[in-house]
Order: sequence, then structure tokens, then C-alpha cells
Amino acid sequence: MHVRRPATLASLAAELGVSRTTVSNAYNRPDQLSPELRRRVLDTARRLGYPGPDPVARSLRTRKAGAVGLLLTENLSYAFRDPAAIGFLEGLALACEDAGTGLLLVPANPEREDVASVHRAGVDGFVVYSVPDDDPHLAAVLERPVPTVVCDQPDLGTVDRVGIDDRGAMYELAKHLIGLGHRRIGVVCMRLARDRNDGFVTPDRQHAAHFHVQRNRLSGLAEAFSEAGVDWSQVPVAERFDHNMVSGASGAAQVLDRDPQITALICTSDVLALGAMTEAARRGLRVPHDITVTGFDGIRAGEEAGLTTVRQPVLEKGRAAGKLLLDTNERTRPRSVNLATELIIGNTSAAPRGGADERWFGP
Amino acid sequence: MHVRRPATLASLAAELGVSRTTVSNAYNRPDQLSPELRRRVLDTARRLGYPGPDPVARSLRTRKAGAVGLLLTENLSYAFRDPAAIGFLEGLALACEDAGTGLLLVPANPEREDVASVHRAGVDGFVVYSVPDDDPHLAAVLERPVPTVVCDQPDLGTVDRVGIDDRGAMYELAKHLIGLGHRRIGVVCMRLARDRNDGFVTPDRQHAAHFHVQRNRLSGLAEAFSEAGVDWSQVPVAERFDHNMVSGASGAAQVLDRDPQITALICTSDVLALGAMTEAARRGLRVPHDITVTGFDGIRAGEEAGLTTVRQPVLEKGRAAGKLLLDTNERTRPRSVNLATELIIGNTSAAPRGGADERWFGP
DNA sequence: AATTGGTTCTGAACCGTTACGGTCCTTTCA
DNA sequence: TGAAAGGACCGTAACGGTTCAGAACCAATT
Repeated sequence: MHVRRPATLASLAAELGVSRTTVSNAYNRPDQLSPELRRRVLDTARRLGYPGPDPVARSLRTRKAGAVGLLLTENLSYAFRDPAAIGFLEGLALACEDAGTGLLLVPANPEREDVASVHRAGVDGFVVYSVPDDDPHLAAVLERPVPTVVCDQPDLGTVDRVGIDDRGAMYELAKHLIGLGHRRIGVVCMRLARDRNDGFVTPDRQHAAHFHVQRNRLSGLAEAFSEAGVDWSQVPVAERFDHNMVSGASGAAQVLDRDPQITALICTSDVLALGAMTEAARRGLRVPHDITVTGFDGIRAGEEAGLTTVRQPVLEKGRAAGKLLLDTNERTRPRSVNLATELIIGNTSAAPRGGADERWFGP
Repeated sequence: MHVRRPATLASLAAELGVSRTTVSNAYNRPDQLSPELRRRVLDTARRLGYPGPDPVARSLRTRKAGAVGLLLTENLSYAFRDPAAIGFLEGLALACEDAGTGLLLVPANPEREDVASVHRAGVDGFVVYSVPDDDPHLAAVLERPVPTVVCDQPDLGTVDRVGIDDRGAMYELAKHLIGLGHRRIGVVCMRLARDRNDGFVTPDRQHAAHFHVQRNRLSGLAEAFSEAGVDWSQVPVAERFDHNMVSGASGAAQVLDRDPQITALICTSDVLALGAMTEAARRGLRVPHDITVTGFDGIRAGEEAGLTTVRQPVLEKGRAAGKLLLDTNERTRPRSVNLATELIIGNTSAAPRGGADERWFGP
């Protein structure tokens, strides 16, 4: 049986006895040829099964892919599991649909150092969301000659950036807890580097953390509590590689095992905090009466639980990143956008029970 | 100032005095050249700022894009707003990350008939998720010479399909309600066609619905209740274009306004059902004592609310679609996969208060 | 009659890469 | 020592388009 090679613009032109230019114009510039000829071209195309100009060949010539790439240092599916990531993506998708641009989720398996996926991505730009600053995928993106926006990353000075003041926001939250009288605290945080460490964190590791967001949140905490006279090096900080409620629970358990006297459990995300609350409940600790628990992000589930947290505009962050990337006329790169956060005092934080500090502030 | 044209594989080869093939091999087939030369190529590339082979040009030549496209007939951001869509996408993303493939979200604004986005998508295949069967974007996808998997669509016979037995599952749910004694019911369903109709639906419109899923769910209901002696044409069916809880609430309100005597409110999705429950509560109707409410999908929020519903494996659906698409062994195409569903009897369904017969004589 | 202007179509030059089928030279082995 | 094998590299031909500067033609204007 004869395997017919698929029709191309050239074969169509040959069949019609016109130039390739004319066929191309039939699709892209209808005003450049007579309506009759255009109809004839399109009809013949249908008859020959020509599916229209090949998008890849077109991209090569026009230097436009019509898509932006999203890099996040997790398995692709994480994008649809984590509430904050989902919010970010929704915002990014909003910006993309405004511009009629596609959104390519680039697979970047953190286990492997395989950056081929970044090299293979046919995109007009990249958004990089919360990856460690030493991620080889990030390095590969920065080498690509396309505009890039990093999000929740340190300011690289060379590419656009969107983020929040993690350090300041956490400092403010810490001040709230300090004001309530908390001095003996524990912390549960997300992964600080690419290597798995489900355990306590040394101050060194905190300081050298490769995740900008986590590093700054911890640093905000350290600053506030140090100012309040707390020896930060004695504060138990449990790190968890996976970001889910189970991790929050086990992290809380580890901290509470180390120091059952703590009056507040500060988590660097709402998901972890919700997990921590289940662990508190398991131990018969009432929140906030027996222990204060706080989060970070302002996700829906946290809101419903009345979590004391820092709300950050995840959707706006995504949208801002997309707009920055797709805004072509702005020639003032690199730009840096900081979004506002809001301290949410819920009902999971209160003064420590019978704490000595309570006396100093009075009712 | 001299605008340096970006380096290409050819210019790099010229600089090095080797052939383009060799430079290409340095990147793609390290075994084809000596390690020293390879190092020299890579070093020179770095020096010249050559970012590695252009992905688009490579795609053109190799006829591989390294990505699959996802078409869903909503604004892009809907993918991150709807729980069922999120689950589907997570499954699809899992399949993609297994294959090291990217996932391109193709913008398909349902308002405009602009299918250019489909034409511009540089992908190796498409997954089409729950679009109306007359959607021009779907037609455009089917014209592209790449493998396609449709999901929650009628079996087209020409491309792979993944789905569930919507009709059978809803029939079973209806039988459950009939068994409880419900005869006087109302329905809230999702959009049935591309035109916005936030109101009641005629049997004709139900029958001609362009959304396969909704058509079959309604048809399953109609069959079961007709068998139970209910005149389906008299059953109020409220359609809502937007799929969210507000729609569920307003749809329920419309149905309840039309017939306050109904004993069960059947919704074609959990999201609508959750909205319907808020409306019931607003009216002081206790669920299930005063009214039964049911959903479809089996989303987390519904589970937490104890919703009576049909659970469908949304994640598995996405994964199956991805696997079908990425499975290169295409001897057996087209394939059709039906996934199992499960009737979940929650605590939002019960026998009508005072029995069905009493209803006929009024309260 | 020459000029102008507009429409319609063409030819050729790219876009940057990889597949294919070699060549050439060095080893290896009987 | 001659033949076969294998490593290293190369030249050519696509891959399927878009773009731009004209050419050819015709009608209207000067």
C-alpha cells in the first residue's frame, strides 16, 4: 500500500500551480490575494488533507513559539497538588489567556539533573517558580536567550522578579507572637535544600538554605525572637522534604518530642500548620489554649480552620509574573515587583497558658 | 554599537573549524566524537554565548516537540479552579512526567471561535478534555496530524477515548433515590451547549446537548425516573453556564421556586450540589431530612460534606489519557477505555419526609 | 502617452537544526 | 601483511515555513 506523505505547503502550491508564498498568504494574510484564489487554495488543502502550516516550522521562521514555559522544581503533578502552587498557576494562566499564549509545564524532575527538558522547551520565555537557587534547571533557563521571570527567588539582577517580603512578613508574625508572650517556640519548615533532611536544622543550614522563601522566613523569625531575647540557636526547627499535612504532623511531633514545653509552633506554610494541628489534637493539646499554631500563605483550608497566618496574594503573584513576561513594550528590565502581604490573626494563636510573660502585659 | 547576532550551531562550527554535524553531535551524541573535541566545542560554545541547539529548529528536524497539548473548552485558568479538572490534570501530569514530556495548556477561549491557538501549538499529541462535541477547537485538533485522546467525549471512532459510563452511573444513583421513595425531583446541571442558558431546559435541549457528559447523566436520570413512572418532561431541570457553587445555589433556588414540593435535588456535579446545599440551608431546609441533595464526581469537599454522589476516578482518567497518548505502540488504535465509578451513599440522601404518597395530598 | 497607484502574485533568501550516508585513518587480528 | 573493523568526522539534503523586494498587470489620472 502506498504511504502518502503528508501534504505540505509546497506540495499544495505545486498542485495548485501557484507559489508557496501565495499558499502561505492564504492562511496568514487573506488580504494579499484574491478571495477566489484563497478559496481555491483552502478547498484544495482540504481535499489533500493539508492541515495548515506546520506550527513548528512557522515558529522557527517567526521566532515565536506562542507559549511560555513554567519551571517549578517538583514533579509536574505537584503543580496540581499544592494549594499555593495551584493559585499561582491560576494567576499565571489568567495572564496567558489574556495574551492568547499557551502555558507549557516543563518537567523538571528534582531527582535527576537532567536539564534536557529545559533545552527542549520551545517557548518565548520562562517563569521560574520557587526553585532552589542552585537548581541546574534554573541555570539552564538563565542560559536560554529568552526573557525570564523568577518568582519567590532572590533578585538575580539580570531577570525580572516577582515576590513578597517573606522576611518582613514573618518578622511581623513573630512580633505578634512575641507580643502575646511566646518565648519558647518550635518551628516546622519546608525543605531548605535539594537533599532530603527530615530532621532538625542547624543555624548553619538555615543560613545557607537554597530556597529563598524558606531562608527568609526563618531569618525573619530568628531576627524577631533574637530581639526578644530568645537564643535562636536553641529553638528547635524541624525540616520536612515533602510538603503536605503528614509532614506537618510529623514535624510537629518531632519538635514537641524535643521540647514539650513550647507554647507556639510556627510553621512556614499553612499546609504544614494544618498538619501540625492534627498532631496537636492527637496529643490532646487544644489550639490555641494549650498551644499556638501559625502558618503562612493564606490558603482556603487554613482560612476555614481559622489559622493565624500571613496571607500572600498567590494568584496575583502568578498574574504579575505572567504580565511581566508578556509585557513586551516595557524596556526597563530587569524589573522587580514586591506584592503586599497581610497578617491574619485567626483563632489558633493566643497568649501562652499561664505564661510568666502574661503578667508583664496584663489583661 | 555592534549588535552581535546570536551564535548558532553553524557559526560555532565555523569558529571551531569543524562541521555542523560535529557540533550537533557534541550535544546529542557524545559517543560520536572524541572527548577532547567535545570539550573544546562546549567551551567555545560557552565563550561565544551559544545556548545550545535551538529547540524549535530541533523539533522541526526531528519531528518531535517533547510536549503534549491539553485542550479544554474553558479559559486556561479554569483548569486550576475546578476540583475535577485539577484532579484530571494531576493524573495527566503524572503520565507526562513519567515520559519526560512537557504539558502545554492550549488557550481556547470559548467565547471566540479563534482556533489559531490550536494551529500554533507545537505538540506531539493532544488530550481533549470535556469540550462540547461541536467545538471548533476540537475540530481543529482532529485535523492536526497528531495522535489525540478525547476524554469525556462521545467515541469518535477515529481517536482514542477515555471516559466513564456517565449514563449508567447516574441511572444507578437515580435507582437509589427511587428506592428511597423519591418521585418528585428537581435537577441542576452544568452547561449543555456553548450558548449561555441560565434557566430551565427543555427535553429537546437535554437530548441535543453538546456536552457528552451532561447529556448522558441527564439521560440516565430520565430513563430511571421514567421507568419509575415519573413524567420526565415535567421535571424541572435548571441549567447553569458557569460551574461553581454560586451556580449550584442559584440553580437550586430556581428549581425550588418552581416546585417547592420536590423531595430531592439531583445535581450533575459535586460543586453544584455543594452550592445547592447552601441554598437549602438558606431556606431553612435540612438535608437530608427536608430535602435530599446529590452530586457527581466525588471531590474532596463533597466527601467532607458527606455528599451522596458518584465517585469517578478523575486522576486515573487523566493518567489513562496520558498513557494512551504517550504509548507509542499504536497497533491497536483507536482504543477506548472506560473507568469504573462508585456510588457513594452519604448522609445527604434519605427517604422523603412523611413518605412519597403523602406528598400528593399536600403538607 | 506617460505616470501613478493598487492589487495580485512570484522568486529567492533565509530560520537553525539533524538524518543520512558517506570518507578517512587508525587498530586489530588471523 | 593484508583485510576487516571501528572510531572520528564531514557534506549534503532536507525539515516546512515566512518574508521581502519586486514583477506583471490593469485602471485611473495627468
